[in-house]
Amino acid sequence: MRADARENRARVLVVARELFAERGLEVPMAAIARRAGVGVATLYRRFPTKETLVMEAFAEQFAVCQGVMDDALKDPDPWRGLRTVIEKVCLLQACDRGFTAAFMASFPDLHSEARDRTWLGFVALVQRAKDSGHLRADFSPHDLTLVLVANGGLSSLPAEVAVASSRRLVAYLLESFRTGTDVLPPPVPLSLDLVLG
Amino acid sequence: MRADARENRARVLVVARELFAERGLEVPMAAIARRAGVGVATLYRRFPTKETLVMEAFAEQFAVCQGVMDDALKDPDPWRGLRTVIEKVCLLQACDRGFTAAFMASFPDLHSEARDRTWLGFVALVQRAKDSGHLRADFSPHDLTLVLVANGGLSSLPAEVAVASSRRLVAYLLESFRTGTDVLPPPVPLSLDLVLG
DNA sequence: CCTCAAGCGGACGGGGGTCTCCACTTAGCA
DNA sequence: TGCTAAGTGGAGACCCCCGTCCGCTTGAGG
Repeated sequence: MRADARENRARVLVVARELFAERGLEVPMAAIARRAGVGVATLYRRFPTKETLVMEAFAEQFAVCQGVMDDALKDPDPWRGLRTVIEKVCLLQACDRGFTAAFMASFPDLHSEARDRTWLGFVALVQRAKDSGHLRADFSPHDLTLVLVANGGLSSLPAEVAVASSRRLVAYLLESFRTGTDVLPPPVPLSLDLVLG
Repeated sequence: MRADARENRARVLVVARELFAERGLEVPMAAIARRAGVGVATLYRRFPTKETLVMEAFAEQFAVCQGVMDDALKDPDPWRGLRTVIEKVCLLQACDRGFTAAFMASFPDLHSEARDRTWLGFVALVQRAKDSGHLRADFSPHDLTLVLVANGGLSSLPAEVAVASSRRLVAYLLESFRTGTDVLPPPVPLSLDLVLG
């Protein structure tokens, strides 16, 4: 690949990340091209479809996500691990308007084996947190999805407000997860696949 | 107005409510017209813009909303009033995919005097609930908006799942509102106007 | 039954989105 | 420096949306 082409490709990715974070995935390809100082054709030569660009742009954050989960699984204090997963992923969602949408969209594509492994890990983490006595007994692993979808709703807010709101929402929820004593409505087997209809 | 015209108008409204509830406001006008068995022109003659149709279709639910708030303000038990407001409005949101969007969109248009009066009433309700000892002291009236926006995120789910999820989310949150003892991140002055940018 | 205004629906204009085609430019090597 | 393949950008094909125009249809009063 020629040097100028490589440079253009990199600039497109940077700009795409910026715009997706600011305005969400519905930002037009033409806007990305313009801000990157290239033509649309250049953009489409490097990324055959918009979806390709989105996935490439968010690959890094998906990896961060995976890392957060892995760290949590290794944490000797399962409650702290659980708390941290929720806090960090929700913060990612709140900071980046496109992240939630990209995450949902990519979900069916993610290699299902890795997905299942992560999920089973999380289920185990939940069980350990319950055994440790810090997590309410009627917490369901599906509540993670519930939190993610609800927190995703905040991404329609302006960035700073979204972050502050998310922090407060998560704090409320974690407190409920920890100290719960009342009877809750039953958990919902809430897979992210459902979001797509 | 001729009899057939009146009938068509009514059928359009019914169909519009159905489709908005199922698929959200982004359902095309042509789809509504088709399902109502009329042409687009007919639809536009009765409702000059899509926004008009949306407002007309949701007018009833807005009235319900206002009624819920009024009832809550009259409830002698302020904590029950507060709980009920949150539960009922969140249920409305979860049942109807278009409701949240219509509510947000209509917000700037609603006669601001009525809006402010309702808001001040809610602030008073919050204070009374705190005084009664059932609501945590650091609850902010802005947290109502936080709950609405977060719960609105669930409307991307299929209807039945959304309702069950919303119920559980609200239960978690209400429990936190009631029994709170920990220090929360500061409340965010979160007006619905912010959603629009 | 006849009339005609009210009502109707499909074709169309305008705008904005994704993605393609093609004539021109330029990096990089001999 | 000259050649060439890789790279480029803008015009435009195609699609979907909102909203309008206009010739045809029909309800309902005399």
